[in-house]
Amino acid sequence: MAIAADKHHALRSGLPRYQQVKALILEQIQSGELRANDRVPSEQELVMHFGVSRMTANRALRELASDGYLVRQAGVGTFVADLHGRSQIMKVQNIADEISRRGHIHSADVLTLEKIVAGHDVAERLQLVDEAPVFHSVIVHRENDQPIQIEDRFVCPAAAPEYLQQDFTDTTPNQYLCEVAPLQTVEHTIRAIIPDSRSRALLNMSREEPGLLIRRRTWSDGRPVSTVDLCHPGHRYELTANFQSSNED
Amino acid sequence: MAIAADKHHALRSGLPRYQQVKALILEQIQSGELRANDRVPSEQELVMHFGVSRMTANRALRELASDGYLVRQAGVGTFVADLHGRSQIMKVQNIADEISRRGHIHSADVLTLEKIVAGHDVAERLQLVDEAPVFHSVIVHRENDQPIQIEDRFVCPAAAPEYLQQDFTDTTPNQYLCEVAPLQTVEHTIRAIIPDSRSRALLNMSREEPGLLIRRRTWSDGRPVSTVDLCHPGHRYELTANFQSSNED
DNA sequence: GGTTTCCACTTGTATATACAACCTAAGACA
DNA sequence: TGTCTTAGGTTGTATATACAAGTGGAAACC
Repeated sequence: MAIAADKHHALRSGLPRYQQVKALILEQIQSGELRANDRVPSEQELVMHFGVSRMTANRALRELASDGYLVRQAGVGTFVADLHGRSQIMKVQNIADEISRRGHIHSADVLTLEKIVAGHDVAERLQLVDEAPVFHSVIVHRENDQPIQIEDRFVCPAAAPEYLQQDFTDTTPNQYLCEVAPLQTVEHTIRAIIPDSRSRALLNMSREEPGLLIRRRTWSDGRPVSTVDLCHPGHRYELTANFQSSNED
Repeated sequence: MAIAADKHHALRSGLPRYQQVKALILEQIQSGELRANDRVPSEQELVMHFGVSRMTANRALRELASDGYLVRQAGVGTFVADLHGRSQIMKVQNIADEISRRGHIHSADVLTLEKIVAGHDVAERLQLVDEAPVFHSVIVHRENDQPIQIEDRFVCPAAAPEYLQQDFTDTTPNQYLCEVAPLQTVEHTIRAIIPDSRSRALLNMSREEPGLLIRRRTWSDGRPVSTVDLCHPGHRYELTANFQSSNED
């Protein structure tokens, strides 16, 4: 084997190497070091730089392109994609911001803040093994003293070790998690449900009123950080999502 | 090279082989030959069957999994993902496409197709004057003969003059409108509701089941084209939205 | 100068090989 | 019977290698 020319950034973590390469490039994009239409190192350069094989470098770049971060052109090179006009579906992720944007007053009660072992369902959502320890919080958010959301959240301890020490009447878990684990990917699932009696009581809902449940999962560095069920009274809450159509399809 | 044991499905087209393998598997899913949770041939079996290398088979399966069609588990195998009742709000806007992508059969009944005068509410949503003429259609969409959506739509006549002459059991209004008025902007509003008794009957819903209502407005050339209420049974339908956060905000 | 040819670099694909990690089931053993 | 070990199949990753195809510029040629 030839002696590697340049291994300043030798890869060490336990993660697969192609993922480490992906993460490093993504970091440069998200930090602004690499900007739209900038050229990204070629596969061969990554081979030299990180001491990986070309196939590994190829996989990293190919997947980043498939995720929409990069644009590749045979014979030319790889470039940072211009994410201009990317659909900002559900831009609002912080209930406190949303409420204050409407000129109302946000308040919150922390009902639960604990460490528990993950059940099968939660473990799967966070890609942990069954019965792994997770942090769990239940918070009721109010808008002008009227309850508007129950936030039932599970957090992967590795991503936010200090989670249990926070005061969530002051900053929301969302705010805190965004600080400690810059989020990369968000998945939303929206359902209409019949709330159980406890939720109904907490939200001051009548027996007939349906609930709008948003289940959100967030990732950072390719690892799940948190999964949360946001339960809203159907009559007092709605979701809007605007976006421009790009050229797909 | 060893003689291939079984090349009945030898790959011939000019497309890359991994894409041909992907296409063949996808076809089996969408035709219903492979159903949710069915086992998909292992990489080794694909190697035998198609005479490709394991890396090529791996790439085909890996990409299909990354697209959400398959679920893979090390040590166990590869299985068809259960996409039942899932909608990807950003990409898919056509219920017929969405259903066929799940390998199911779409059918539709046109309950109403008429010209009426716009009430105040509809006129406002389409930015027309009160009592302006508008086209109105009500269509029930079914997935494998089970009703899954009531589409209650109002169309601005200027944008689609031939709307009333279309056969919407064949092509959906969405398809037709996309052809005649390339859409620029889409706005979604999502609510949980209690369906009225007619909707409940049409969707085969029980008295307790909530409904998920998506109200969509589309614009073309800066003018509203259409507004539609899509009503779904809460127990059989959910919405998912995935996106990457870029570096804004 | 203008044209063509050719070379270097890039991405895209395909293969053979190797090892690790994971899961299941059959068999060995107590 | 119950528990442990083992073997075989599965996916996940990593590498070295090879060739094809696209691009752009440099060099050769007219």
